[in-house]
Amino acid sequence: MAETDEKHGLRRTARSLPIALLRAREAVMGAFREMLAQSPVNETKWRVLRVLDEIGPQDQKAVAEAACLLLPSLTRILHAMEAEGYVTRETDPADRRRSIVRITPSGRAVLDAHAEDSARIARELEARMGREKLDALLDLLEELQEQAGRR
Amino acid sequence: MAETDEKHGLRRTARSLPIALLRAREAVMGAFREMLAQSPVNETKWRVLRVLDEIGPQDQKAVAEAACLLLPSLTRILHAMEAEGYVTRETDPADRRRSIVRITPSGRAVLDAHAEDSARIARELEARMGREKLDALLDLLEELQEQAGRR
DNA sequence: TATTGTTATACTCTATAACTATA
DNA sequence: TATAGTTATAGAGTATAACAATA
Repeated sequence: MAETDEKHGLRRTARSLPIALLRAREAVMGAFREMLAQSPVNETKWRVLRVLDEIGPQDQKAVAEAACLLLPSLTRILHAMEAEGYVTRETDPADRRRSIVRITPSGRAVLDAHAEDSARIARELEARMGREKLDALLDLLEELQEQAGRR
Repeated sequence: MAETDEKHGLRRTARSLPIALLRAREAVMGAFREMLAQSPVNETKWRVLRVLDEIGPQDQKAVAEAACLLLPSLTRILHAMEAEGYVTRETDPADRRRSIVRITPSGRAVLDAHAEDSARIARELEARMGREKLDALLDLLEELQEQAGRR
């Protein structure tokens, strides 16, 4: 058994997806945290801004899913981000239960302000790993998310 | 620019490593959380047990790093796990600042009790993604961790 | 002086349930 | 009845600093 040890048939932790994904993320986040320390938003708010910028105005359920957050967490965060001027919210006229969230120019400015840092971090990693491997990794992560997500 | 949009040169969120790694992990954790709900330990304690089982008795700094935890968090968790009987701690006679943590038979039993579930989850994912892709992904994650980690 | 681990503190997110408003 | 979002609450981890013991 190539991927298991003899004790219980468990994989090496480096071959355990939950642990491998966590370790990889922690390693990558080092550089990002330095960048975010220079910005007015934390990691979670950054993710919300990135998602809103990408998918456009959306109801909160969609934002929560894309940003990997629970709705109660998102509610709290959006209240803060609305007060900070980074997002607006308005009731969906077509379904008044829904609240549509939108990034503001000020929110976009936060992303803009760190676009170069962000690109530099990506370039540095590319210089170490190679573009092909990074692309392959991102492809596999997308596929994993899709395959593991629908169960 | 193939990997960037026109607004700020930021990558699509699916091509952002921090976000892609988080989404992939959340998707994978679904099945693991069901398994852990049947066990007496939470996700973090499971990780600590897995690490201790793999690397053997180690000081807390090494455990913290392998389990992606801060030392203050580990201190609290180990106190609980010691009280629950899953680990023991003893001062390192060679360097009395260090405290060596060891998994107990009872801790190993927790791992044993879910080895089959764990294997089944891995098999299901393998059936969807294919063994080769999963192996390639794990290889890339290990390399990413190494390359991004030393900066 | 530097390192290992502990304690304390403030903050943030998770997880769940109960609730409101709308469909 | 079901869904979107809010509120409340308990629990757990993050992050940092100050501290004790040991090297």
